[in-house]
Amino acid sequence: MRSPEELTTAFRAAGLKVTPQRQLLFRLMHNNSAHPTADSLFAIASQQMPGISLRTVYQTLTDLTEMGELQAIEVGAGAMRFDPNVSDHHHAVCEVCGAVQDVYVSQAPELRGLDGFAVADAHIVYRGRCAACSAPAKRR
Amino acid sequence: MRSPEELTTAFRAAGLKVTPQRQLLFRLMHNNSAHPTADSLFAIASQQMPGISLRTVYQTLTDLTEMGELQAIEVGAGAMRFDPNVSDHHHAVCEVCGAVQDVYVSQAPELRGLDGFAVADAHIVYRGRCAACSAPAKRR
DNA sequence: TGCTAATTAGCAATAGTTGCAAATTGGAAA
DNA sequence: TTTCCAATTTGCAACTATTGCTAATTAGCA
Repeated sequence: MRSPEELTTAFRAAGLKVTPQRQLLFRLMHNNSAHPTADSLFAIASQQMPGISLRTVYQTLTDLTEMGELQAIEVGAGAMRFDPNVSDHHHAVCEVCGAVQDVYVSQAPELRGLDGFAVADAHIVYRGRCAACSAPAKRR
Repeated sequence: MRSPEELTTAFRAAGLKVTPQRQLLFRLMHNNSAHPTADSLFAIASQQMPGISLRTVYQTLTDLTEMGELQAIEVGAGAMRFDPNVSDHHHAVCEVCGAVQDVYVSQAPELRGLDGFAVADAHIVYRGRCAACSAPAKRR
């Protein structure tokens, strides 16, 4: 996803308005590697802008996704996650703490059973235990 | 997933009852490669057993999944799909008609970014256009 | 045949998300 | 700088997929 400044320009150029709500969300998502859900982002946004509506958060995330600035990912654990990293990558979901991290996959594997199916996109979800949750219990 | 007969034996052995509802669902899921949702299966089951409840369909699918007889898959298109094929495979989802088909992937690719993450399971969802939907429009 | 734990059906409740309409506002044009 | 209108925000209702709860029913062992 581009910087808040670039997005401001891009939105205006597209005839879209740059509201304070959108600016806040641009900032909150920029370089955000937490893969937040709409709801968790709403919680954070609410601290900085009390009164912002969850509906607006959904709306803006959807807009950004349609513009290709965000990737919406479904990790099979409830809510949709939003990722400002739109490069070609995949995700690992910790079954203990729910954290999501980016995974880069090199060579594409060989497929059987496609049978005429034209693949446009592939997304891999790895499930397991993240480093923190695998570590021996420490001070908490 | 095992045959309806084997499941009948297995259920009784586990102290579970074999009801007409369950027998019907055993039959409907056996060798079913349509990857149905709970709801679509409910629609089919209802024709053969009017009055069967959607709740029972969910319950039985969940039970079978927990017993390892079915695989529950999330293809990011609304509802959960159920698959009696529990071998190690992946799925291709047609973005036109929504059909889901099995895909077998050979060698596991090389991963970067795992960073201590212990992978327990990987599932790939391919999106694209199935053979039927790629074909030139024919008689319909 | 009787008994009892397992199951079913039906409905309420939940989570996540979207549709809708009224009120508000960004920002181009005058 | 002011005006104006389409874009946006809010708040709430509605919706989809799924699960929780409970009374009534039933499979299947004794």
